[in-house]
Amino acid sequence: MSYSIGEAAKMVGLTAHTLRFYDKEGLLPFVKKTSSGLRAFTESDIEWLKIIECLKGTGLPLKQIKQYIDWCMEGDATIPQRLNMFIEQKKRVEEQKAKWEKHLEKINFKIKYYEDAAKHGDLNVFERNPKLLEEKKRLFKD
Amino acid sequence: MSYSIGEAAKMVGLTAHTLRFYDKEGLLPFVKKTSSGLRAFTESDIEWLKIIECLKGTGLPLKQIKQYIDWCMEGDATIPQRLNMFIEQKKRVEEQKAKWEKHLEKINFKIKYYEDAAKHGDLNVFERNPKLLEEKKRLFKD
DNA sequence: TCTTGACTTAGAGCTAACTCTAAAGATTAG
DNA sequence: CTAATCTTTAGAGTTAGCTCTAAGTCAAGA
Repeated sequence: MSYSIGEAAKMVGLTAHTLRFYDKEGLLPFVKKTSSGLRAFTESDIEWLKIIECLKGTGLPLKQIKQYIDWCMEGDATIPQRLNMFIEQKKRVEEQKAKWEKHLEKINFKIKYYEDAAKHGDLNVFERNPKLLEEKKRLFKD
Repeated sequence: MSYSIGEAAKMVGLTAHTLRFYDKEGLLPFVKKTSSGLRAFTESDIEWLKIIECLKGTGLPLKQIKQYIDWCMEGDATIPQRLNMFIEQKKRVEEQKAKWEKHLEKINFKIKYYEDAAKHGDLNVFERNPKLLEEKKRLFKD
């Protein structure tokens, strides 16, 4: 059993346009075509799409995703490169998560700030709540 | 005391080009100029840049960052909008974090997979370790 | 004063990742 | 068999966010 490009697109939350674009960019060398030229996505292809989505969703550029796919097509000799790639990606994701943690603190501060401002209808927040000023200094000092 | 565009850029990890681009896009209406036309960034301006970085770094498009800056310039009447904006952004960051968590599980799976493959020099991982196949099914089922 | 380097503007160019169009061929429901 | 709805290709267009250039102005050290 296989899926048309439209069905495959729906399954992974992309458009058929995007899948064709990925194919053109060389990201889908594994997708075969029917005798009449239509792309036929197998279950295994859908899994490929999911791992592509995983890498793209964690910020890896399409070019590097293509590099990974190319390695996969080359065979067992590239196993170390592929392993290394996922280790690097894990590192990047964890760094990014740490960054977001810091950003989130600033956002939480702003929420507290504007909640007080909204309650009183003005921005004299630090006069009412000097501790918040301390928090601001701590968060924005760098 | 104030900073030139180059100094300000260095302080927030951007280039002077980028700061000029932001200014052109209306993100820095608060930055004043000297009598001879040079931008002079104050400590407070640097803080603005940091909050812009925070919003950009959590994926808010420049257009919406500009919207926020515009609200700030309009005065106290827009406090509710600004509060709401940060609440929404917090929500987005937390959703994104959850997504990354899921992606990270897949990446960790791939690391385990390729570690075994690298150790044995081939991809017969699931024959050696059927439990990993179960994990794969769980992670990629959707 | 001269030189060096940073700054100014307007505007062109670039990259990533789509997004869409047109014209033609394939598939499917009735 | 036909009409509607896919799918195909090549290629143009779009958007966000820079990134760079040119030609000129300004500032600071020897």
